[in-house]
Amino acid sequence: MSETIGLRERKKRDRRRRIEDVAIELFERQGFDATTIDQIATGADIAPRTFFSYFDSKDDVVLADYADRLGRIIHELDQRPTDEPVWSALREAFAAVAADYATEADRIARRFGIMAATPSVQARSLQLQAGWEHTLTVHLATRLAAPSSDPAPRLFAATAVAVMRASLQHWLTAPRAVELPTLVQDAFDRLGVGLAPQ
Amino acid sequence: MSETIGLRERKKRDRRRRIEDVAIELFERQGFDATTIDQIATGADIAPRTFFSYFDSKDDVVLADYADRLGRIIHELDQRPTDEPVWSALREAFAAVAADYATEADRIARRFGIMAATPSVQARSLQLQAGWEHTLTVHLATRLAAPSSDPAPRLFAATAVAVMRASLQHWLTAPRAVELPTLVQDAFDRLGVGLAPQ
DNA sequence: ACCATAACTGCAGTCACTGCAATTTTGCAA
DNA sequence: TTGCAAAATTGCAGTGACTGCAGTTATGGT
Repeated sequence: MSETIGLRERKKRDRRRRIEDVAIELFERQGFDATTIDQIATGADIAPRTFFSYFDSKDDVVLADYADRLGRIIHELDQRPTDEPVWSALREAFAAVAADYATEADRIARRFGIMAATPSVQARSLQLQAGWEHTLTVHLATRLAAPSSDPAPRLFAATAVAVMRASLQHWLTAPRAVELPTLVQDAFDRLGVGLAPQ
Repeated sequence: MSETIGLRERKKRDRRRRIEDVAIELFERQGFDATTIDQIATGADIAPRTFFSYFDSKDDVVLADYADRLGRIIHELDQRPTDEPVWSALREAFAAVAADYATEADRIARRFGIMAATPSVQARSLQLQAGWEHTLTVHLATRLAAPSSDPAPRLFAATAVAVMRASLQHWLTAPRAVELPTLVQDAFDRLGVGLAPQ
């Protein structure tokens, strides 16, 4: 009973993954723009129309897990004691996500490669990160009990996301000598040294 | 001779502005998505096909001046003495741009309103800012004489752009009691206090 | 007035994405 | 097993951004 996820659920999830795999494969082989929805549909053995009941857009296939990442950040943030300085809490929350990334380095690298080569996907990625930023801002405003006139929550949220993105980029681009979580933590330290406790 | 800009040039510039004005007007009145290229073309008295020789996309009409902004940032940065700490130089460069924004508050606010209401424009905006970030990164790497293994240039560039964006957003959203340049400078100070001189 | 060049335009085509209505599949209950 | 309501899949017709190309028009210096 309780362990039965439901056939429907499972089938849908499998199909989603199938579409994703086929699409990523095609994107890498022939380029994102040169790949049509029809091709993906054919490869995944579905009708073209059905594609859009699994993904909102072609872009979103590449960025399928962004929502989960945000969930993880918020979750990690909630784990941190409320009397911990914000910057420190953010540092650890993002370090945790960085650790996630590190375990799926290959998967990440493939998506990143497509993203780097495709302006529209890059744009969509940044937009989703802006979504993170907004959610984070609201979350921090509550945590800091800050009035809406206080720019601090927005500033911390924007900076944290930027630090994460820059670190990830560096990690994927440069010969990666340092571990990603370390890179992220160092970056947070470098910017946050002088910050007031709250 | 030297003062003659050329009729061709002037005419092209006027027309560009005309298209821009018509488009923004329509976007505000009926929404971005509900406005078609045909409508803009009709309003600006050009053929629909011609629109695309002035702007690469519908999105770009709203963000027409992003290239200039970047130019300004780089220019201001070059003005700063080379022995000035990077963070301080960035602070002043972005404060200068902030001052520009402040003098065109109305124009900025209109574009921002359209952007906030239109995901695709927001995405494009972020993408252009990522372009700033990249140019800035290269610039800072030179200035700091940093090896490509050093994450610092990327980190500073990403953070600076994020700070600017967060400040602008705050300024436009909250009842603006504080001047934008001040807001920007304070934000830079808040993050940079502990940074090493170079 | 002439001409090389740049700008404009029309046309046909591609493709992502959408709403709608019909059809099929699924899981549960009788 | 069978029936049925809900959910998923599909086909179809349409919209609209954007592109390449080829023909036409306007421009500015000679």
